[in-house]
Amino acid sequence: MGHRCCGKQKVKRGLWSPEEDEKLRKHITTHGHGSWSSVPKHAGLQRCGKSCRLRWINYLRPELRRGSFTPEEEQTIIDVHRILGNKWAQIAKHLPGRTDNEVKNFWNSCIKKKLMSQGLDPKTHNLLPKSHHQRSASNNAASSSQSPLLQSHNQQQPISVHLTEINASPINVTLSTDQYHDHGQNPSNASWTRVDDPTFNDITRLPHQQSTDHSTLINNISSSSPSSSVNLSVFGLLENSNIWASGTEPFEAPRILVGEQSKGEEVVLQQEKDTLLDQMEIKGIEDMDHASIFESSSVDFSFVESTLMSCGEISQDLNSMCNFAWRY
DNA sequence: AATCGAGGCAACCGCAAAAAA
DNA sequence: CTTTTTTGCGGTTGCCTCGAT
Repeated sequence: MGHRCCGKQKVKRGLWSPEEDEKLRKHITTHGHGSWSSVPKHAGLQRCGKSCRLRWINYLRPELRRGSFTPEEEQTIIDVHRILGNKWAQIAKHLPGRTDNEVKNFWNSCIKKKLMSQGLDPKTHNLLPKSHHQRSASNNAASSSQSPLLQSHNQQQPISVHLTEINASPINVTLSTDQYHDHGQNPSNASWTRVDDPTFNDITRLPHQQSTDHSTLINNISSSSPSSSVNLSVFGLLENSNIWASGTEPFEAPRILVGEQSKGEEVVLQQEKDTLLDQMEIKGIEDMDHASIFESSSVDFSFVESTLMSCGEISQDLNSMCNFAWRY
């Protein structure tokens, strides 16, 4: 039977034998892989090129680190996943010697369950609806090992966090959540902005500065044409999160870009910005009293909060995260 | 000792992006 | 510029192991 990916007859499938491993290892260490599609022929393997590539990347590469994940690695995965979502390859780049497949498997078999048992949605890292986490909280009543995220939610501690993206143009996001008015719900006085970015024009004030004017912030975002230079990538922190104002449906925020951006990513980012702007228009946000949106606490910033929770942990544990530096 | 089910992990599949022709 | 090929990724599947019954 032919193989779907390469159409070749008589390719072997399933687990690799030690002999096959040895052939592949020998071939690649002496000749390199070149074009993967030609590797099986040159290495004398009855496998498809794709299978060879996968075997090399996930198992034979000499720099691979085997064995179970350390608590530090686990924390790194959780923290980066909170920002990037299911970008396993990106996450794996922060864990030297680990593969995307390994990270994905570890997430699906272990971390996911752990988060859920702590009342957290593994997709968004937000608290699950009360019915969920009350149930799981009672399940864990005897457990003292609450996640930093859940602890932060429960303790309602004020947060002030800076995030700097090093490789790309510097970003400095400041969050200040001075008051919480609703347990586990919305921080009522959350505000944010982006600094150190010349394209950010009028909204580069730090939120805790006296002159901060939320209406200026929202006004700049909503009134900018898609082609303007206002940089909305700060919203990228909120991947897979939803933003909503009272009376409106949630809409999806665009993604953060980590490290160097390719042109393709820039296009995607621009599209996401456009979409965001469109959605704000569709929902009539530009016609609302922008200041009142913020002052009435009707904007849910819990997504920001959850995204950047437990940054104390991050600053300790993300030594391998070359793209980020976290600080208080 | 045999069976069953859950969990972990390696490998496969399909798709999309990137590169080459 | 278009088409084809290659590469890379994320989701999913299926096999193997191990513990419980």
